[in-house]
Order: sequence, then C-alpha cells, then structure tokens
Amino acid sequence: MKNVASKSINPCDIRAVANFYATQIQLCCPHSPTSYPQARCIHAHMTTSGVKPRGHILNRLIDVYCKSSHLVSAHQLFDKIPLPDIVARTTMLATYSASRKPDMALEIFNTTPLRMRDTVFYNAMITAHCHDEDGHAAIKLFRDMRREGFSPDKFTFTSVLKLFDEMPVRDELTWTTIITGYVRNGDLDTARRVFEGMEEKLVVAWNAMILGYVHNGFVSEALEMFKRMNLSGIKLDEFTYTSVLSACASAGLFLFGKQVHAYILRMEDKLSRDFSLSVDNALITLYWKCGKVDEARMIFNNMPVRDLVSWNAILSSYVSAGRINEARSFFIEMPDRNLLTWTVIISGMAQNGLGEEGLKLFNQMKLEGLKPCDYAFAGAISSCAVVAALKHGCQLHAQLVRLGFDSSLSAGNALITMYTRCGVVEAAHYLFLTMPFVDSVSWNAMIAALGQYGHGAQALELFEQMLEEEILPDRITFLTILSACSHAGLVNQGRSYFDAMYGLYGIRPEEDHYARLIDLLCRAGKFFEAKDAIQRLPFEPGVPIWEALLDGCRIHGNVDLGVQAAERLLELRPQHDGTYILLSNMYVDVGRWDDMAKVRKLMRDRGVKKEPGCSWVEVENKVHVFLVDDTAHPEVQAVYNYLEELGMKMRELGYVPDTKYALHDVGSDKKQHGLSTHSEKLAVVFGLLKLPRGATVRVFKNLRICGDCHNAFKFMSKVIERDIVVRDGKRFHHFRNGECSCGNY
DNA sequence: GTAGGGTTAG
Repeated sequence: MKNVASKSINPCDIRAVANFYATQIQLCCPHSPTSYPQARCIHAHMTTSGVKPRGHILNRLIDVYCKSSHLVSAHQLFDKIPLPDIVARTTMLATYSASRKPDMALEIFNTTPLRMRDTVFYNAMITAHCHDEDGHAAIKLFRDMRREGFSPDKFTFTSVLKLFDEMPVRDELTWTTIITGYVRNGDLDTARRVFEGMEEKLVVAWNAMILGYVHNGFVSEALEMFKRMNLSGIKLDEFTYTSVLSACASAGLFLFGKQVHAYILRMEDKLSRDFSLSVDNALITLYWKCGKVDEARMIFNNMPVRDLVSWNAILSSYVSAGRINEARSFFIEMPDRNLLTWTVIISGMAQNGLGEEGLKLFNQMKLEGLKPCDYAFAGAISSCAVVAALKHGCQLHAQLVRLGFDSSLSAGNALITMYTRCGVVEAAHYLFLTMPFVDSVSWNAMIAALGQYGHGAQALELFEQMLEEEILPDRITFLTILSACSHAGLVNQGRSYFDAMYGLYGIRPEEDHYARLIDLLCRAGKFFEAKDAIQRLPFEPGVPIWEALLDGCRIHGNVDLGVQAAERLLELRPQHDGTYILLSNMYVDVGRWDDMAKVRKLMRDRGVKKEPGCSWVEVENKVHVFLVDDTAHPEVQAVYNYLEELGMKMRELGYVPDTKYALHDVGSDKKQHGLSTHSEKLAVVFGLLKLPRGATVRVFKNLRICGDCHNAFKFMSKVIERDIVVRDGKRFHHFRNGECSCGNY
C-alpha cells in the first residue's frame, strides 16, 4: 500500500491523498474477515502521514471496527471526533445494541441533538429497547419520534410489531399508528391482525382499515368493515364516509352509495354538524363514476364551499364521459389549477383523439412552471400516439429517463402504445420486456400490439403466458384476444376463449365482445352461426354488431345478409359515411353498378359527406400530408415520376392494378400511371424517395387502406427491398419482401 | 393517527 501511495500520489496534495484513502477504505469490505487488519493499516498510515480521517473515511473505519467486534477501537475513534455525524452515531448505537449494551446505546442517543437525528437513528434506538426487552420504552420512543416529526418506515414497523406479540395492548394510539403504517405499505393482513388485537378500536383505526381495503381494491371487505363499525356503535366521521363513498364509486355500487348519502344527511341533522366539503367531493366522484355526470355537476353547483378537489373531480367527469368541449371550457373557467388538473385535461385530449391539443397543453403547463409528473408524461405520450408523432414521443421518452421516471408504470404503458401506434412494434416489445414493473394494462397493450400487427398466434402465446404468470385478464384482454383470433382465423379457439370469459373468469361479455365474436364467425364464413349468435343476444343488437356483420359479408360477398346489416346501420346512424361506403364497395365487388349508384345517390341526398382520405409520413421531423391525386404538395411531381418507374417494375413481377376501387373517387379519371393515386401510395413513395436508403417507411392513413394499394405495397416492398409499414384507421400492415404481416386480413 | 381529485390497455 505504501508503494502504491508513493508511486502515484503526490504527498503534498492533501486532496489527492485523502481521495486515495477514500478509495482504499472503499475496497475494504466491512464484513470480510480481513477487513480489520486492512482498516488498521489504513488508519495507521493516515495517522503517520498526518491526514486526519474525516467524513466518509471515518465512518467506514468505525463501521469496520464495529463489524469486526472491535468496539473499543471504534469508540476510541468516535470519541476523538469533535462532532460525529448521524451515520457514525447510528453505527455506534446499533453496535452497542447488538452487543447487548443498552446503557451505552442510550448514552449515544441522549447525547445526540434532536436536529441531527433521523428515522434510521430512531429505528436503531427502538431496536435497542426491543433487544433489552423494554417494550414500553420502545413504544414511548416510537411515539416521541412521530411527535418530533420523523416518519416511521418499514423497519420501524417491523421492530414495533414484534412487541405486539409480546406485550398486552394498552396504547390504542400507538397501535393505530402501526395499523396506518401497514395499510400504507399495503400489508392489510398484518394491519388487520393488529386491528383485531386492539381492545378499544379508535375511529381512526377503523377508518384506516376501510381505506386500506378501498385502495387495494377489496371493496367488499371495506363495506363489511363499515357495516361492522356502524353496528359497534362507534361514531362515524367524515373520514369514514368519504372512504366508504369512494369504495362504492370504484365498485359502481350506486344504490349503496346513495343509501350512505341519505344516512349522512340524517346524521348531519342529528348532530347539527356539517360534513359538507369532503363528503360532497366524494359524492361527486360517486355520481360520475356511476355514469351520472349531470347529477355530479348538480352537487357541485349546490356546494356552499368548493376547493380544487371539487373542480378537478368535475373536470374528470367531463373527460371520462367524452364530453371534451365541456371539459375544455370548464378547464378555462377554473379559478385555480394544479398538476392534477393539467394531467386530467392533457390525457383527456389524448383520449378524445385530440393529440395535438394535448401536446400544446403539455407545453403550456411547462411554461407555467409546473414540473410534469409521470402521469402528465403519460398523457403527453399518448397524445403522441394519437397523432403518430414518433420523434416527439422519443423525445418525451428521453426526458422521462433523464428525470428518473423510467420505471413508471403509467408512462411505460403509454410508451408501449405510442411505439405500437407509430409503427415500431419492436420498441414496444423491448420496453415491455425491460420494464421493472408491469401490470394487466401493459400485458393488454402488448397483446393488442401483436394482434394489430397480424401476429395473431404470438398474441395468443403472450396471453397464455399472462395466465401462467397469474395476471388476471379483464374485459379488455378478451376484446384483444378475440380480435387476435379473428385475425389468425382461429375460430374454435376464439369461441372457447369467449366461453371461458364468463365461465372461468366471471367477466360478463358486453356488446363489443359479442361484436368481435360475430366478426370472428363472419370472417371465417360461418354466417349461419353468426346469425344464430345475433338472434340469441341477451340485448337488442346495436351498431357494433351490425358493423361486424356487414364487414364480414363484404369480405365474402354475401350481399343479401350484408344489405340487411347495412339497413339496420342506416337506421341507427343515417349520417355516418362508413356504412354507405361499405355497402357501395360491396356492390362494386359483385358488379352491381346500379345498386352502387343508388347508394351513392342516397348518400348525396342525405347530405352525407365522405371523410376525405389522407395519409402522412414523417421525414426529417416534418410531417408531409397527401390527399388523393394530390397536386398541392410541392414535390408531388417527383413522386408521380417515381411511382410510374416503380409501377413498371412491379408489373414485371406480376402486379395487376385493380382500378375498380378507383372508380369511387370523384375526379380520379386522369389515371396517367395506370395506378390509382390514393393518398397512401403518394405518401409511401414520398417516404421511399426521401428517407435514408434502407430505412423503414412508416405511413399513416386516417381511413382504411384500399385493396389495390395493399396489393401494390406488397410488390413495392419486393421491388425496392425495403420494409413498408402502413397504419390505417384500424390496424397495421407491415410489408416485407412481397408479403404483408396482416395475412391479407 | 385518517379523506375527497389523476394515468396507461381495445
């Protein structure tokens, strides 16, 4: 050691010497048997070279002496320090405690000024009392520490809980603290054990138990507790009421909630007390979560006093009901806003397809000096997912990592979707595999991603893995799975998943689940069974059901049944363009031009406008948008030229342009290339021209991709040996080497 | 010693 020191360290440079010792001592592991002689050596070396051990070096020396049972050396060193820091003190205290020298431990404790102490220090002393079997002293200290403003951690609770088995309970206040500690850590069983052991249960203890159950999703346990509490004759307070109302809200128990509401009103009368503000806030949440947004607003309007919680609750109610315009004006009206307010409105925008507005608000929030939390990031990231802004999404991902939010569940889940919807399913998968924590949302998102990319079998595999890992599937999981089955043509498997949904998992299928079942059957051409399923629906079939049927009929050219479905749809929503288009395409497929024209006329007569198709592609941080037969884009001529060149090569490989779809588009009669110039074709070709050689072209389209374009991209991917990804209104098509991942779905 | 408002998946 001397050699190393003299070779590389200038002995006059005090800092360098100190650093050198710091490194040496760092290498000396306190638990190893050789640590003591090593530490001694370093210590002696320091003494002879005139460097006084300080700070970390000192604490480490003390630590090593303590751990190697050289308590006397440790204490000698400790005594020499003018003002030992809290780490050194804790080390000494803990060692005395472990060596069963409680008096020495207590002396260290008492000579440590209050302002130096911390939770760990208190924990050490509490443990010392426990070792000394002085339970009362331990409990007293536990209470002191709370009174002095130190919050106990799980180590504190572990020590104190040990006493619980040994001591008769006398001090309800302490046990209540312990219960809340366990509740906070989600250990409800232990909390319950302590609770049941209490002779006299305080209101706060009851409340803590109820709330613990609510927060962890055990609603029936919470309500059971509430009923028992009520019977026990103890006085309920506003904490009790808010907790119970919250339980009802999350479980959708509207009637029970209303009973509680009525009960509270009676108690208010009886006690001439006003529980108002917090209870009203809880009531707002109860009403909107049970789908009664206007009633929630009524409560808000009638409140004598409101706070930010009330405002935020109403904002959430509008957002969740998809009433985004009301949410926006309410947001503007708000007298005060906090991080939560912004989070709600940002993600509200994303949920309602207004990604750009969501991102604007996110920036505005930052301009107002608010630091976004991971939930706010999640909102901004899903805004990116909506508009397929990959670059922007990546930037947010980078910021997230920089800010240390990279283990956040909500942001991670939002990222999975963002990458998926931007056409980078590999990134989504990588994220899913490397996230430190995942939940059912993450699983659902990943399964959906695979399904949307046409990897039906892989999606099902992942689902099976989810079950193996004992993650409970929910209604969304089954929506995803049914789609995946329909995709992969796995009719029987899909049907058995549908049956298992209620039979095995107790999830009652809703209309959208049935719609996917119909879709599954129709796509497989099983119209008889689809019709049968529709007839046996436990409710009146609505839009999703008829849509699925019409779609399936179109694929198989089952015009008669398709017309029936279309008629129902036209009744249910006469102003929706999609039905007319589907119906007219179906007539085109079978060459019934007259009927097609009739549909077109009906559409015109009713004033229904077809949503114009547009496609866009991101090149060098700019989004380029194309319309059908675009003439507006400045570089469109180069696109047409290249398209023609590609068209020739594609035809050599056997590509035959299918012009029948082109007939639908007004003004597309000048088809100079023998190719229809749908927006997606222009966007893809532009991407091929502009993006770096070999880079995957990712194009987004607002409507569904047309059949001819789909076929063309297959040939195109082969001709130019590049990957093309197209996200249309519903799913993804990954073209590679003449094939599409969707399997012509 | 405790509450009431958020997020992500189709």
